[in-house]
Amino acid sequence: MQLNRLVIFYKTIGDPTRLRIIKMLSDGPLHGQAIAGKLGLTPATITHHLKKLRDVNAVYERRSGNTIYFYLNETVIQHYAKALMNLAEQDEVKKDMKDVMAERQKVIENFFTSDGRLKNIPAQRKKKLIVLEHMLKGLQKGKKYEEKELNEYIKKFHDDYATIRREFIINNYMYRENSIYELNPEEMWAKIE
Amino acid sequence: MQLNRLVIFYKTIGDPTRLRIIKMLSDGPLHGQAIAGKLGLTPATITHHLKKLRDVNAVYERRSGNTIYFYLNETVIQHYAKALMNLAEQDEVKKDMKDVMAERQKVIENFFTSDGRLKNIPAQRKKKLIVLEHMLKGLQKGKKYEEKELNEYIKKFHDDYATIRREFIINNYMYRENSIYELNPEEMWAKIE
DNA sequence: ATGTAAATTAGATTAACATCTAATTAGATG
DNA sequence: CATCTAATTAGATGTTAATCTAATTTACAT
Repeated sequence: MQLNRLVIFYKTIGDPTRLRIIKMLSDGPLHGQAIAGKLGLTPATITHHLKKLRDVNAVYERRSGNTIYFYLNETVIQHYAKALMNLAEQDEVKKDMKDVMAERQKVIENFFTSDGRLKNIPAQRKKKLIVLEHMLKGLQKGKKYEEKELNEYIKKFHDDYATIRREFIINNYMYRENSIYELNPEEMWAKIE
Repeated sequence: MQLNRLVIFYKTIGDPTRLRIIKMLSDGPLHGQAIAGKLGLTPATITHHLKKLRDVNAVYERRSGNTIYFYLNETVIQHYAKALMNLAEQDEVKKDMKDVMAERQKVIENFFTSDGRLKNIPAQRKKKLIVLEHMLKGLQKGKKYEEKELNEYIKKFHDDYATIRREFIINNYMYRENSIYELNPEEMWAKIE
């Protein structure tokens, strides 16, 4: 269901008169004059609202003698109610993702100072990888780094650049060829767990 | 839940910009500028819409550093979606009632002419009771009828007033004392099935 | 065919509201 | 305390739409 249909439906429903009509029709069909009478409005006004309700298939009509009875189309309304539920529902994958991101954030806050320096290298592998990946974010994909240049970059985070540079290689985040360093594509990285 | 809350909620939802915001937030929280950027609108406009979404509790916010992240409140939305379903749902009792009334109507159309005369007395008990009750509608509760007066009334429907008058008594719709007739209270009437 | 009761349409009025620009506030961070 | 960024408020503008009255159409009933 495209968004626009939902908008039109809920805009239609989001009106006191029309919602009252829906409620009344859920007790059984009524003809126009009866609706006008109960709501204290003109038949013309009722026609106006019924047109909108018909436009979104919320009601249908059936003639009996000289007067037209309007029926509520329950099915259609259930349908739109479900569509709204689905729209607001974030699937499980996304929920998991949110948890993961929250955990990473906490680790990063624990191991980096407020000005962005690494306090120390975590002993726990999982946390260590999070910290390493955080530092890697400042490097460009595809760019080739001289060893000296890479050291300078790492020193912004921590003095022991040698250890950290080694960790980058060990964990497959980067590869080295003739003392030239480059980021590996993400699908080659060390995975947590 | 009173109708007015529903109206306000659906009116809020029934706007293209706000529905798009909801959809975006269902992928995870965002801050105001991000929303404005993605929708190509001014931050002021986003504030306007977020205010309305907050008014109905569709979103809540959490500050992180200098920027405020807006979260979708899934629960509330599910809640209103269900309220809509309930509103449109006519309960089983009413549905049964409708069926019963439709059946009675059919019987009456079959056994009475268009000018309201009884063609003949149904043989089937169920249908006979429906027909009798239809004729009883013209009598007043609590009023005492002379036998002659009652006969005249019945003759408007059918010439064989004697049989019909007897049926009124047999089926407990009326009682007789010294040739004076009166309607019984409805809870004493013959019941179908 | 003609009349009648209900429904619809047309047009006018008024209120609500989505959006913008410009000015202001709130809060974090140095 | 000073500054910066994000969010909000204020006010203006144009559009949408809810409602009415009056005129017209529809289609059943006589």
